[in-house]
Amino acid sequence: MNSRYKRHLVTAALPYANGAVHIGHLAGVYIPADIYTRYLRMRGEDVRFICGSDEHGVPITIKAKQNNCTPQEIVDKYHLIIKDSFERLGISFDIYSRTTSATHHKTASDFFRKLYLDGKFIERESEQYYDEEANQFLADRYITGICPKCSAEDAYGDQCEKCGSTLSPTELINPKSALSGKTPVMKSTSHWYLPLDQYEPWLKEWILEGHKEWKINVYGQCKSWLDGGLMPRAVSRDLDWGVPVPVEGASGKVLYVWFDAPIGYISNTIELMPNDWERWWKSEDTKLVHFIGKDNIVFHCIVFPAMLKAHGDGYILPENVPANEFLNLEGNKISTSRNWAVWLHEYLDEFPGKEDVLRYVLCANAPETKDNDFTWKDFQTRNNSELVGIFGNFVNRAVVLTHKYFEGEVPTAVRYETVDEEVIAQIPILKKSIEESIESYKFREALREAMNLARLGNKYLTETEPWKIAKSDMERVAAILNISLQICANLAIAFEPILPHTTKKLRYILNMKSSNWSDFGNSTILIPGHKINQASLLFEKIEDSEIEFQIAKLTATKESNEMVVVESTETATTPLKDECAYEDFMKMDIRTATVLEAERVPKTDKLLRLTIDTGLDKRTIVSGIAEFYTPEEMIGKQISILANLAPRKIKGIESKGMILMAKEEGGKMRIITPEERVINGSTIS
RNA sequence: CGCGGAGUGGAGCAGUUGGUAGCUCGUUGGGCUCAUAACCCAAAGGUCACAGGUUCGAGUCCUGUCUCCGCUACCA
Repeated sequence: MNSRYKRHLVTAALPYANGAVHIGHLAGVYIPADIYTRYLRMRGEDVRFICGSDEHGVPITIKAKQNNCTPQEIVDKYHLIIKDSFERLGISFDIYSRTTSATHHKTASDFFRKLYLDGKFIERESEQYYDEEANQFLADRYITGICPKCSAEDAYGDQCEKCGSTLSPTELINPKSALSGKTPVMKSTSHWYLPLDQYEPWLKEWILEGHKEWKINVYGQCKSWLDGGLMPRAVSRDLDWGVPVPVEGASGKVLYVWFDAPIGYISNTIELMPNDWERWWKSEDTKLVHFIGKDNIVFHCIVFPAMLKAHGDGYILPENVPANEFLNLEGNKISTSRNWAVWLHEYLDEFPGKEDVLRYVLCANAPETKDNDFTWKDFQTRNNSELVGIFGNFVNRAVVLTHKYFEGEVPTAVRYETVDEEVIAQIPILKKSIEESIESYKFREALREAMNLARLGNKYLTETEPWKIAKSDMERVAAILNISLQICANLAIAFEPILPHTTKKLRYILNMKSSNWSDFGNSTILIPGHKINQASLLFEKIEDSEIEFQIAKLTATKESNEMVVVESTETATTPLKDECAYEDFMKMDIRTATVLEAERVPKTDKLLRLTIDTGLDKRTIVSGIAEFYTPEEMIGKQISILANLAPRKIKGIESKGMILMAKEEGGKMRIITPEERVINGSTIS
C-alpha cells in the first residue's frame, strides 16, 4: 500500500432519487467501489465510504407533477428503496445520506456563499423561455418546436433528433412547452456562473501533466474538454426545488443540481463525522477516489475540482476517478423510463440468498474498458459453471474428504512433496496479483485471479488423487488435505472483498474466526487438529426455469413499451386541414384496384414499383411504401388509388396515380383495403 | 457536424515500450469418480471492423471510412 496516505476517502456517484437502482449502476459504480473499500479495510487502512441520494433537479419536479404528488414524496420513496437495496446487497457504505438533509442544505449553501463572497462567480442576465402556466423557466430540453434547419416537428430546444443539428431554444419555430403544451414567453433572468475558463491552465497542469495514469477514457474525455476551451458554467437555476441560492434577492432560485450534488460527498462526510470531517477533506495525506460512470466524468474531473479549488480552504482533489463505461441489458440500452432494467430490489426478492451471484457476475462482466452486455443466459452460465462448478465444488470436495478420512479435523502435513510445494508457492503469487489489480481498479482481473486459486485447488486434488492413496498411505492423504484446506482458507480471504456473503459462509464451514488480509498467502492458516464444520453448499445451481422467468419478464416489458408507443401515436393526430368544398372532393376519382406485380425501385430505400389492375386498365404506380411492405406482401392485395392524379415521373418511371395510405403521426403507413374484395375499378366516395 | 471511448475465434474479455495472437465460458474427444452430471487433460475454432500507409516486421504507429456508446431529456 502507498504509505503516502494515512486515510482513504472513497465516494460512489450519488444515485438520482427518481428511480430505483439497477444492474447498470451496480456494475459501473457500486460493486467496484465496494470491492475497493472492503479490500482497504481488510488491509487495515483507515477508510470511509461515502454515498447518498441526489434528490434535487428538474426531473424530480416533473416526475412529481406527473404523479400528482410533491417532489419530497418522490425522493422519500426512492431514497428508501435505494438505501434498503444497497444494504441487502452488502454495499458497505459508512454513510448513505441524502441531499435533502439539513446538513447538506447548510453545507451546500455555505459553500456557495463563500464562493459568492469571494467574488468567484460572475453574474449574467439572459433571456429564457418561461412557461406561464407551469410558472417556471424551461430547460432547453423541455421546449419543442419546428427545427429551423430541416423543418422536422418535435425538435428539442438543444437539438433536432431528425437532422442532428445543435440548436438553441430561441431558434425553434413555433416553440411549445413540454410541460403544458403552451407557447412559452421570453423572460429575463439572472444567474451565477463559475468561470471555468479561469481554471483551465490549472486544470491542464493538474490532469494532463499530473494524472497521466488515469484511465484512458477519463483522461481522453478531460483532454478533449480542456483542449476545446472551457466556458463559464451556470451554477443556479430558476426552480422551487433544491438548495436556495443564499444571496439577497435570489428568491425562486436554487443551486444547479450539478453544483449541489458533489457537495453531497462533503455534507455526508460531515454527517458521518461532525467533528472530524475536515481531516478527511483537507489533509494532503487523505486519498480521495471517486467511483462514477462515464457520463459523469466532466463533473467529477473538471467542475467539482474547480469548485474545490475556487473555495480554497485546503480542500483536497481526487487522486483518481476510475469511471466505467455502461452496461447494456440483453442487447439494449438500460433505461429507467422504459423500464428496461434489472432492478436491484426486485432481484433481491426474486433470488434470495444469491446476493453474491449478482456481485460476481457484474464484477466479472463489468464495463471497465467498453460497454458490455448483461444477459440472463450468461448470468446462469457464470453461476453454474464458475461459482458452483469451480469455487463451490472445490470447497465441497476438500471439506467432504476431510470429514471422510479425518472426522472433520485438519490433518497434519508431515512433509511436502514437489507438487505440494509448487501449489503452495502459487498462493502468494496470486495474492500479489490480486493486490495489484485491485489497487489499479482492475476488478475483473482481481476476480479472475481469485478464481484461479480455486482452479488451482481443483487441479491439485485431481492430480494427487487422495481418494486412491487413502488405501495405502494416510500420511500422504493428510498432507494433501491439509494443503487443500489451506487453499480454502485462502479463498475465504481472497474473496472477502468481492463475495462477502459467501466468505462468511465459508468461514463458518472452516470454523475460521476472522479473515485477515495479512494471513493471505500463508499455507498454515488452519492449524492441525482444528475442527471444521460439516460441508454445506456455497452456491446452488440456477435452473432454466428461473432464467426463463426473467426473460419473460423482460419480454413483457418490451411488449408493453411498444403498446405505449402505439397509444401515444394514436392520440397525436395531425391537425385538421382547411374546409373543403363538396365539388372539390368530387373532382377526385378514387377507385379500388389490385396489385399484380411489385418490385423494389433500385437504389432507393422507400420506393416500390407496382403494376395494378384498375378495372379500366393496367398501369404502373410508384409508391413510397417499401419501408412498410415488401413486394411479395403487396402482390394480390386490393388497394385504393387516386386514379385521375396527373402522371408524374419518379426515378425515371412514369407513375399514374397514387395509392391511398393511412399514415400515423409516428410515420407508420398502412394501405386502405376494402373490407371485402370488390370489383376492381369500383369508385370510392 | 465536432470531441472522447470502443470494434480481437460461438459469447465475454486480455494484449504492457510494434517481434510467431492469449484468458474464461461454450463446443468436440479423452481421463477420473472425492465432489452440486461437478473436476482434470487435449483438440478444433480468429484475414485482430474495413481500406490504404510507415517498417525487415503492425492487433499495437499514421491516414481515411463504417458501426456502437458518451458528451446531449431520464441516466452510471
